[in-house]
Amino acid sequence: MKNKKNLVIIESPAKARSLQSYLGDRYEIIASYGHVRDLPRHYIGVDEKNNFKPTYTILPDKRKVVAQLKKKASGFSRIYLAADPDREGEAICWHLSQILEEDGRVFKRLRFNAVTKETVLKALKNPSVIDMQLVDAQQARRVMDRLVGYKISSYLQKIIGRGKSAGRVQTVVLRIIQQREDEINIFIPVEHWLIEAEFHQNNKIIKASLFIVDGKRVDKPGLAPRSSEEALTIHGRLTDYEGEWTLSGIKRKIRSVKPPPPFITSTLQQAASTRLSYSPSRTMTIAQQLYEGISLENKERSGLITYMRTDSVRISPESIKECREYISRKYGSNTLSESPNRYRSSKGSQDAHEAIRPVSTELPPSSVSTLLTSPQLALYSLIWNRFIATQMKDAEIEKTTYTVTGADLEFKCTGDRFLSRGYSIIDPSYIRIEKELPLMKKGSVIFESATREQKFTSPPPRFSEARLVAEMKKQGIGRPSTYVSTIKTLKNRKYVEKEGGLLKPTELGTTTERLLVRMFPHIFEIGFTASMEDLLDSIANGDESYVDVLKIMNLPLVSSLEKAMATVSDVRSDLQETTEETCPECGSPLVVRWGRYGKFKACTAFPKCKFSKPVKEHAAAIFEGRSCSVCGGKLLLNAGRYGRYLRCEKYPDCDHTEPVPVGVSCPIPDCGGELVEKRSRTGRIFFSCSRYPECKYAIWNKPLDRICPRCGFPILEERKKGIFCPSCKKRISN
DNA sequence: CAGTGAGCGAGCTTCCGCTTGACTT
Repeated sequence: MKNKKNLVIIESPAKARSLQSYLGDRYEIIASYGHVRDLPRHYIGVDEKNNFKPTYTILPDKRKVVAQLKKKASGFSRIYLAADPDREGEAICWHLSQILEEDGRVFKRLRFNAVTKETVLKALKNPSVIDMQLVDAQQARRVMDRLVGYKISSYLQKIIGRGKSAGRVQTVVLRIIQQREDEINIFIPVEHWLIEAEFHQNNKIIKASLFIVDGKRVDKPGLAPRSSEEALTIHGRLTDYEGEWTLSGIKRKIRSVKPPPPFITSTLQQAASTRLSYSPSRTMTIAQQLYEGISLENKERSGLITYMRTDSVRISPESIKECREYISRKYGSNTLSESPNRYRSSKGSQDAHEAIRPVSTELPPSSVSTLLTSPQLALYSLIWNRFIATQMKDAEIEKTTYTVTGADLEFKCTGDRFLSRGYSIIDPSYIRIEKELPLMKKGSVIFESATREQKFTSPPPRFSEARLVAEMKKQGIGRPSTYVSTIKTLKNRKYVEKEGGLLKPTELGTTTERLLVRMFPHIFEIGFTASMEDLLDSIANGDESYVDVLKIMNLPLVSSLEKAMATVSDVRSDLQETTEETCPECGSPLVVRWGRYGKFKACTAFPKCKFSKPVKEHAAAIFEGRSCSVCGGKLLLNAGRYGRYLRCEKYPDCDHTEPVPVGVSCPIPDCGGELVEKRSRTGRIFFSCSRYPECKYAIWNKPLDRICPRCGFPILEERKKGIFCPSCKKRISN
């Protein structure tokens, strides 16, 4: 048994399964589940005075894995390390070799950036060694993140409070969100007027928009008429015009549209967000399930997609070939792109994995539809279509522009027409085109009517989570495996919150961002990561050493930290919000402090005096026409976590609460209950009987205080249906 | 479609990047 087999260690258990199927019984494959060793959590673990020597400990939740690795490794004098072929993967291999080091044992490095039988066997034929330069680049990255993260976080905690954090990635992302918020706040809407006119020729009508007035272009907000008067003048000019209108120009232009590249983590998250309304986090969970695979009818387990945390658009040559064969079979070879479309990864991509694509064209979505949940199927179809489209022909679109002139004005209208649908036959929503124009000839046209419409320019929108991830990718900040967790951290720290599905900074977030950018301008520059990456590359290619690079990068940190620490008490008092109030218990002044749940007022004599109270008084309104059923006191309307509710004014002496009544009795005959306001788990308000659970009557729409003339049911108002009766479905005219 | 909720809080935790399950924020 011993030494007969070869031992291979790989990061992911799903990849371990694939490898096992390629390599057979002679190989034992075991997964490390990512990193197994890291800097200690409770202290900084870097000796700055001793060449930035790091201290490593086994990650607490990997103790079991490590114990298992050690057990499995015993008896093997040669171990293959097959973590991902990138910086982090190299470091994982090195850490593994450190943990498993033994007399006479050798470690061989396997590198393959697509898990196919061919690539794996090829890697096994040419085993390599651990690249210590690459490992050092990773260590420098890790150590710098630790120094920045822990030192600046503890500075921040001296000023803002417990648990707050800063870091190379999270703070820059916070900054991006804040910058957008600043743009929105300083935005001044510009009024402009859109003037459109309809013209016809031989019963064909076009709607054209004003383009040139007296030789000047007016087709942009900054150039268009700015006031109602101005618009009215022009409008009058064209309605009063009695001369000839001419279709003076017809321009046709053909453009071809290439299929988009296959998905990477950020683009998948974005597409799933816009097309399926999935959050990036949900997308990743579902993608993980597709990656781990499903059991097919023949009981074989098969992964459906390649690895979902990737920043590379590369597709393996075999897969391109398979895809093209599939397209020829299914859609005909005339739909194939002339030559195979190969995609190259953007700069800064680690390229350890391929793009996100279906593992095999043998498993189209239709063939697995019964084995997948509907979100799984939806996401798989999205990935499938995008991949198939990459090897199809470009779409060809002809854009037509008509120019209509008269009264020293020029109007233009445009329309599109598909010459060839190309890859968009896979999914028509890939390309949105303008409506096709009716066929017209140069020459006279007849003015029909004109409209003028007031418009305002709008500020750029806040970021959705998926849009923010796209921005992080664009700026090279964060990695595919951390996009989701970075945003989660910002939410956990209460730096940002969601409003209508979009991210906005909280007051605390704004304060923190301003402070950090002021005190650590170089570290939290958007380009800091990019220059760090350059330095890390120079370690990887041997031009620089680990120590020298850390010395360079540590310099701005040390100097700004020194300045920051010297001003802690000043900054604290600057940021300290004072109040006019004094403590009712000891007479000391009260100040505003930040706590776990936001602001509160606290006594300055803390910790001697522990008095505190909320910033906002509970200025609840009295709910008229009803009193507490327990003590007879008045009822106050409150906003709680689960929506509005009523609470007795005598709280805390009387702790009676009840839901808010609508003022309509329950329509169920002889029930005797009344309808009250409730809120579902998803936060949506609905209305149900107060006698729940005995009476289960519930409706989504607010009942009106009116009864159906036909059946006596309370009637509802719905946005689309108008006023109607839910019982007999009778529509009631106002 | 759902039976709850004002209560606390501040001076030792925090970073980024790899991986999946174990969990009751």
